[in-house]
Amino acid sequence: MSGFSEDMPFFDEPNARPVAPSGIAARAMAARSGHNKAPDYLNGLNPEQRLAVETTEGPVLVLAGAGTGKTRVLTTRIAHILATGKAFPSQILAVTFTNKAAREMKQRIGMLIGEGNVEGMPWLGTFHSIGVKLLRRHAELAGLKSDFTILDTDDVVRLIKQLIQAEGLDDKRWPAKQFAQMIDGWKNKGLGPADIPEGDARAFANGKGRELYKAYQERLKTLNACDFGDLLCHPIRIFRANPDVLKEYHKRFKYILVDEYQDTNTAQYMWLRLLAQRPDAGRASTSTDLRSAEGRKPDRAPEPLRGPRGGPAPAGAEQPVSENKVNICCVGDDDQSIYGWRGAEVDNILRFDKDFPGAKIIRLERNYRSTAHILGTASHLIAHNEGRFGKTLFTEKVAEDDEKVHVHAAWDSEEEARAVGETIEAYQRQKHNLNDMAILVRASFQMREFEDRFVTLGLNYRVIGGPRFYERLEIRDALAFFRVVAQGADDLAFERIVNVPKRGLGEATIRQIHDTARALRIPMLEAAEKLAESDELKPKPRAALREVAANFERWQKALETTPHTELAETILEESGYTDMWKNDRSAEAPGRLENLKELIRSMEEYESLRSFLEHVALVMDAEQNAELDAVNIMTLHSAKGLEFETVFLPGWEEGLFPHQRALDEGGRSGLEEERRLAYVGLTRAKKNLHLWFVSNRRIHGLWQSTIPSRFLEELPEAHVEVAESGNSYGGYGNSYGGGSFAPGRGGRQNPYGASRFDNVGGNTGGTEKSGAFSSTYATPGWQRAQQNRTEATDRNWGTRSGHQVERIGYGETDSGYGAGRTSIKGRTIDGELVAKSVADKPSAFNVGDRVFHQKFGNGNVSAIEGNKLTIDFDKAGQKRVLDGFVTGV
DNA sequence: ACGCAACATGTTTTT
DNA sequence: CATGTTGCGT
Repeated sequence: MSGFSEDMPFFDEPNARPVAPSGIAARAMAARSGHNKAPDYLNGLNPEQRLAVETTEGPVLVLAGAGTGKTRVLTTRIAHILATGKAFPSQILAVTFTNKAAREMKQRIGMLIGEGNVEGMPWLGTFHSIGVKLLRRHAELAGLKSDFTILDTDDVVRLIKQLIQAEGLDDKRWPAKQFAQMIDGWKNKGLGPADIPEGDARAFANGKGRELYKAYQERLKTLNACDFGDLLCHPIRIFRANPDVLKEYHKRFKYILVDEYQDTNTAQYMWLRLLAQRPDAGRASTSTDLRSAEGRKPDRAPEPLRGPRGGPAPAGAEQPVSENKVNICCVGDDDQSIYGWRGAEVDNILRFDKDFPGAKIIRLERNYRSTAHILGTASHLIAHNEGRFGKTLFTEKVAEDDEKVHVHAAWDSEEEARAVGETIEAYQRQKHNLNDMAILVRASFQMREFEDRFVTLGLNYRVIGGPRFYERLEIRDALAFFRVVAQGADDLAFERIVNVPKRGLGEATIRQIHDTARALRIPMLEAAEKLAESDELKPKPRAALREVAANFERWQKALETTPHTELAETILEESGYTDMWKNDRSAEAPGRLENLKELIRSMEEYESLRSFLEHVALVMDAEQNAELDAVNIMTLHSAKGLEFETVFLPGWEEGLFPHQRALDEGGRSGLEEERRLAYVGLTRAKKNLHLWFVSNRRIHGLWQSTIPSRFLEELPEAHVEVAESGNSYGGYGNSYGGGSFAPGRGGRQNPYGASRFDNVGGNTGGTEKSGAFSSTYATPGWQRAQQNRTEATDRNWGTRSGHQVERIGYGETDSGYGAGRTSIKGRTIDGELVAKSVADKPSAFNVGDRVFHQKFGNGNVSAIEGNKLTIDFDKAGQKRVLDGFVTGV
């Protein structure tokens, strides 16, 4: 294939002097000549890290526990390979899962070897972005053109829905969404329509599952489109069917590095195996079944390889690169595998040494992040899992005044939020930054209560991982316009916006376009043009279609002459799309317009419409605003890889965490994954860690009494302190009248007290001594704490009026969003809350002022207390709102 | 073609 | 409970 010429090196001998950029060359020489002096970048690595960096040849698995410098090893290793002239940047394949990780790696390598040289690493990226690159080069081998479109889940679902209907099936009985997930699951396993198990095929659409899958793939081909799964599966198929192509990549990639290996799914595994395989290295299996049927888990962890104490471990560092050796280095942590539910196979990492015979396994166990109490707690918990390599994290910094891990109890989730809020404020008074604190929840519905609470407190917060910018309605609409302009054959995009804004083109007309397109085997846009010229349509739709067709023709022409940002603006203007929102009187319309502007602005960073669209398809993450000091709220899943000084982990109750569904569907392995998730949560904390459980939680609108998570019992007594939480509740008791639990719903009273204890202590029946709980529960202090709480909370109940707070930021899908939208680098961030802490400052508004609120629209201020305004909204009625959320009109 | 009311449906998320 | 989706009525 000719695709290589531009960045293929001119030599293949590994020991030839690289004609690399001067910076690297200079370092390379230094690294070579000065055997006694280690190059700068190796300084500061501990022996294990250094071993992981310098063991460049052969297969290596780096088991990097939480906070042990995983990214540092990965980046330094790349720098080392480059600096010692073992490979050119273009000969290193480095894969990550997320764009964020890829970006971070690029940046950190840049810091090591100089910014300019990272540009030369074309094969550092996510599995998917590298997949796209491969596929664009060899598209024809997959029956595509190299300008194929990448469909997102929304497009996929709409397409499948059409297919289901075309099959004459009831699309309610067989939801497209579900089938999309099934296809995704198959593709995660690398299964094509022919490979799926009979049972799976029968399970959907009256046994038509396989046909439907096949029809879907064919439809993609005719659309010249790909879904996310194809970005992995097509390259796999291409490699298998074209050994010559694969061989070229074998020659090219001298070093392969994989981040977060524990998260790889089967398809990614197969992809890696194909690229890592060398004709006579290991077994040369090319069959579909690269893996043994049922993963044999290593029941005993292989002996750790420890580098010589203190000294450098130049294992193989100066050995010549062997053509047949697989220089693959996978970095991961089996204990942090939390994506099994979306197809990740922990077995991939557990089986590494069998897949790559002679693999070296290097453990990083020296933790630089957390206190000994936190590490001790996390390690003790995760030790309850079977089927793991087994690592023991340790730290050298042990300070006397380190606090133990705190466990708190609360009556219900509202009290939990209140107590967490108070603790945060207490930390704040001790001059802790809000940015250094995080609340990590199991499920996103838990966020709401915290947000509510923080809004009333005037505490800044930011929600990480809310609805994404590119998933918003208006953004997707705009992108659909651009897609059709860039690629007239993008039928899905075309269908999305033919009738946007409303042009009187109903279902019937669209169907007709569709049929014509299929009959003539032409894109819908062309079909629309043809129909507009014929007289098969009634005058009204005909005129509308003619206009649409003329518009696109004009825009497509302008594509060559007009700068893309300008063109984008023109498109949105001329199509009437911006006007549509300008005329929309709803509260969220202004925000949508603002987002559209944001979109145009963000396009400036790309050189063409085409390249912009490609990035949009793959790079769906938004950067957060670090400027604002705010508490971070996110799910445990999205916290992986992050760290915070202070971490709050609410909701440690059976059914929520571990989640009931994980238990029901995943059984024992489901429980273990939940436990790993708990482990991830615990290990995010550097200094302070607070766990919470409540005894009553509202689930699906019903109050349920809950019991503490079994994970709490798995914590080591020595490192955990059950809070005597009197202080958390002080000051509340008086403001609430008496009342009974669960207003309006009698019965379920479960006064927090003896029964609760029995439940917790009794389960493990006193025989079990390992848990912090079984014994701590019996302490007088705990009993007293319970007593206090019961009284306080019993009084709390019933009169929970008072706060009438709105919720802003998260969870509004693509309708409105909060006033707090801020943006950086052309990205919009949601949940970037701007409830300013102006607690005691008088409001800038006066009674009677006309104000605007992003969510509630316009209204008049009717009362002011401090920074809290009571506003009579024209539409939404009377609400109490913090003044930071409204603007004067 | 649009708007409202009844209905279902409630983990975790990337690309 | 609360939200998103669908279905029916106009």
